[in-house]
Amino acid sequence: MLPELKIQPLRYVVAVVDEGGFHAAARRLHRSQPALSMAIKELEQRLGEPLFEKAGKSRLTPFGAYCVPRFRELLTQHDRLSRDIVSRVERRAGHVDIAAVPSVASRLMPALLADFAAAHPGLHISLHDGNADFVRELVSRGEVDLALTSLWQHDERLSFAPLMHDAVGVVCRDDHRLAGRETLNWQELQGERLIRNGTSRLLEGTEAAPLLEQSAFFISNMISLTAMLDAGIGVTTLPRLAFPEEHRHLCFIPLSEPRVEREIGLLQPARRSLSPAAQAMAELIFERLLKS
Amino acid sequence: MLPELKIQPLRYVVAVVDEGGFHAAARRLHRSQPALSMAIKELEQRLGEPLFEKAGKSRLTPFGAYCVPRFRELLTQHDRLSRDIVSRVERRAGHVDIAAVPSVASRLMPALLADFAAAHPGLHISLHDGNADFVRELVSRGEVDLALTSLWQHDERLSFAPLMHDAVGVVCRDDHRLAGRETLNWQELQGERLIRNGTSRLLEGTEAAPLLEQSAFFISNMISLTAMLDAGIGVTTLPRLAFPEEHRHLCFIPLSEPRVEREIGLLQPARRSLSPAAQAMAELIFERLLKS
DNA sequence: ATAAAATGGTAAGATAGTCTTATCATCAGG
DNA sequence: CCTGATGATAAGACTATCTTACCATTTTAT
Repeated sequence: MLPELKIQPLRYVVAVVDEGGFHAAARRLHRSQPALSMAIKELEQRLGEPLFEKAGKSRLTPFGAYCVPRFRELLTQHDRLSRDIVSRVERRAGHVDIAAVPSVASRLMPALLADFAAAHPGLHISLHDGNADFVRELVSRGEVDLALTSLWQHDERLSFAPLMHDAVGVVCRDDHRLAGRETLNWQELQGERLIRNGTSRLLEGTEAAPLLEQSAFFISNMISLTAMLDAGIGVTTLPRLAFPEEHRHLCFIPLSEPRVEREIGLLQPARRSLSPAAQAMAELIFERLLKS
Repeated sequence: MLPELKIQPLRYVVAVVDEGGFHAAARRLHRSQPALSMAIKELEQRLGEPLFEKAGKSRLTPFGAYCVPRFRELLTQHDRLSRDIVSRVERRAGHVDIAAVPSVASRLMPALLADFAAAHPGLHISLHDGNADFVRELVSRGEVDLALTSLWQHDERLSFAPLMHDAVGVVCRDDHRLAGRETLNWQELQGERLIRNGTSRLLEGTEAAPLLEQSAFFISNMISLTAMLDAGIGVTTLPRLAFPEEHRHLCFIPLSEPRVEREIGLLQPARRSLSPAAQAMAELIFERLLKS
């Protein structure tokens, strides 16, 4: 029905007009002159109307004069599209949505994002944080390209690449009787007032599980939790990364018996590939965090 | 440098997305399924990034999801251009600038324009009129595609196609002594007060040239001229077409000795082709006026 | 559970498109 | 008149694109 215009012959026509001749245009396009002659002739009979006068040298017909500006327009749009796509592929443009649990978001992401921004100045990043369940939701709903989190249950539709282990320990005030200990056995905590938090379920299914029974409080908010600890109301367990190192009066003692760890890794939708920008982020994450 | 995107593979990609599969798309495009597979694979490695997930059936990658709307956009623009150009070639759009001497403009053009408008409802027409010299100028300056006029001197840069002969005759009031005569010999006009007008130079170089000597008036404006004739101030010579047939008191007597004619024809720039719309007009003009 | 049908990918060969080299006809300027 | 431009043409090499035939995998239906 309507003729299919190929990009290249349009480029030839425009080049002939700009350079003022077939020879000059051919030189600029690194083609032979007959290549242009033939391609343009083919285009002309596809359109059913000549673009150049047969007499005179490469002067446009009125019809050609009508067409050339439109050809230019289409070429411009083509080139813009081509450039846009290439810049995506080359990671000079695009954006990444990434999610992380709060501990990772505050302890690991700042350095990662700084490195990423330096390596890919054109890429935009959005960082979402929330607890592990929320993060998992973001990933499985596709609202996020990637996540740094720990995975609770295996999900066929998500793929998880472990990156590091994060040991759980006891957190207490620095004047607590246990403060200063190198390691702790879970039994030494019996009788302590344990404040549970979002990460406490890491103890489930371990020898230390009975501790959860003796706990009267559950606090999900980190600020509230540290305030409680600061006030000496009790102790809690936290993975190392989640421990607020900068807090003046709190200390962290790793649990040695049993050793409890969470596994931090990169979570992404399985059987779906990443955008080039997200791929760049994933590569950076592996490069920085997989050394352990 | 930047990759050349061919239109067709983009169309394939969009069709696969729209039809939800390679087979369905191939069916719609009247191609075999491997044709799409290969073309799209080629496009993907030209871009350096897959558009479709290799697993799963024809699901887009995030990169593909980025590209497809832009592909659609370019295809839309391509198709619009293609349609525009075809409608020009097929004379469903465009415009013609045409010039004519006043006699032609008023006597021939109305019917021509009506026929043209009926045959090509999409084409716009501008009609310019003026004396033969002005019309020639419009054509040679390219301000007009075509002209219906008579040509005084040959010009290498203009091409003139004769269409009809327009006999010169004497115009006088219907109570004039010569009124009612079938033909006239120039000598019968001796002693008459001759009013010259823009067409009087047709007599130059003919036997009747001496008449020009006995003429005291020159009037270029047709309205003024007819008013003078109407007032019985004198007689004039005019080509038949320029004679105001509708005037109640004027009559036209052809000159038979000598026969003097002007040649009306189609004037256009030589060695320049016409726009499709102008070509359509030229064709109509030949069809309607070349019968004589 | 197994057979049937549909998915897309791959290979080989035919066809069509596009390029290059070599050559030609025409025209402008010295 | 000749030289050096112009663009057009012809023949052949090369490349792109399509089709047929086939494969592996997944989905659907029995």
